[in-house]
Amino acid sequence: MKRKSFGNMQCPVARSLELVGEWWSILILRDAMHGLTRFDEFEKSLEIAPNMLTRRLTSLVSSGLLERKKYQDHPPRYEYILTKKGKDFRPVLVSLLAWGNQYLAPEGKSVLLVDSQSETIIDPILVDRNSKKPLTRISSRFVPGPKANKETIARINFANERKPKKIK
Amino acid sequence: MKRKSFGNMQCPVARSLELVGEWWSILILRDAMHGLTRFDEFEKSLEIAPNMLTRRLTSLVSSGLLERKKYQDHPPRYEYILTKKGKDFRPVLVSLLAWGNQYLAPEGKSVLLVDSQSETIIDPILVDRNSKKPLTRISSRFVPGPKANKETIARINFANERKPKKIK
DNA sequence: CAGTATCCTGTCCGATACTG
DNA sequence: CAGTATCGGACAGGATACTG
Repeated sequence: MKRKSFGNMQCPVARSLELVGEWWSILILRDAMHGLTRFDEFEKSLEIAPNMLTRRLTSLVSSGLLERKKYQDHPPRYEYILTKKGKDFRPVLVSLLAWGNQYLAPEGKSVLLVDSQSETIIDPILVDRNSKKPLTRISSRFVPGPKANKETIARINFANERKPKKIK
Repeated sequence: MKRKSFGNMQCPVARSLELVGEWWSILILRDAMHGLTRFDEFEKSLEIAPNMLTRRLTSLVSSGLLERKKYQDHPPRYEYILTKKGKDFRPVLVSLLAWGNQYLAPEGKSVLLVDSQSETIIDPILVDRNSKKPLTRISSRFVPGPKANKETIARINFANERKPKKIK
């Protein structure tokens, strides 16, 4: 009976977790971002049991994050390619990376991001696409969207000191 | 024997997942970002069983993402406050939110981010803090950091078409 | 209100063996 | 090489009862 609904499943965060909430899923995506495509590449990189790998790959394919493509006919061989949906998951991984580097790498960093042109280290932050203003907890806040139900509205308005506004 | 090491635990992404890899942990953090602090607030908002809530809160406290503070003496009452480490997790949630809004909300968005001053909707993207250049898969890439071990290097260099460079 | 204490179930995950 | 099949354990998560 596990994980049937998780409360208010309207929340996009909860829905995202529905697809990638398992450990291996995220790590597989990470490796896919790094360019891995084939079963044994994932298997070696992750040291994951093959049955688990099959299950996670299958679930990622059916969630539309990976695509299974035949790259050879005899014998039939498949590779797992990131879809656009999968590629667009990158900011989540980058944010997770940045956070991990900041708080969970006391001995020094093992993975970094660099700018491909200048070869300088990148320090990733979130900004608004249009205004380019950095997103902080002061400058930005969550609000109920047009399709928010009352549970969502209730939860979010807590943060905003009870200004029950919907954004159209 | 579950989840003891997960392969190469050097990876900051894997380490992050070690702390927040469970469903409820992320959703609790989401609610904490919204301003919830007390046991029953989380309980109602998430519709989570109280024992699970206790377990997840305890684990988040021991991971240093939440702090348990007494806010009343008789009877003793505690609230759960985001630490800096916890607050700094926000970009991950925002990225997850943005991705979920883009791909998992066909009927319309239920949660949005707005700029507190202009009240306009924010479209969050990742940029480099210094250059302000947006991070794409073309403009940026992962590289092994100074403390990368050989597994990490091997995995990452796959993406970079085998240019084995460490960034000092 | 803010949890703790039990008990139960599902499944994530691991280990191993096997196949075309 | 690229998986499938089978088995078992640990634990996330659920339901319910109870306490100061």
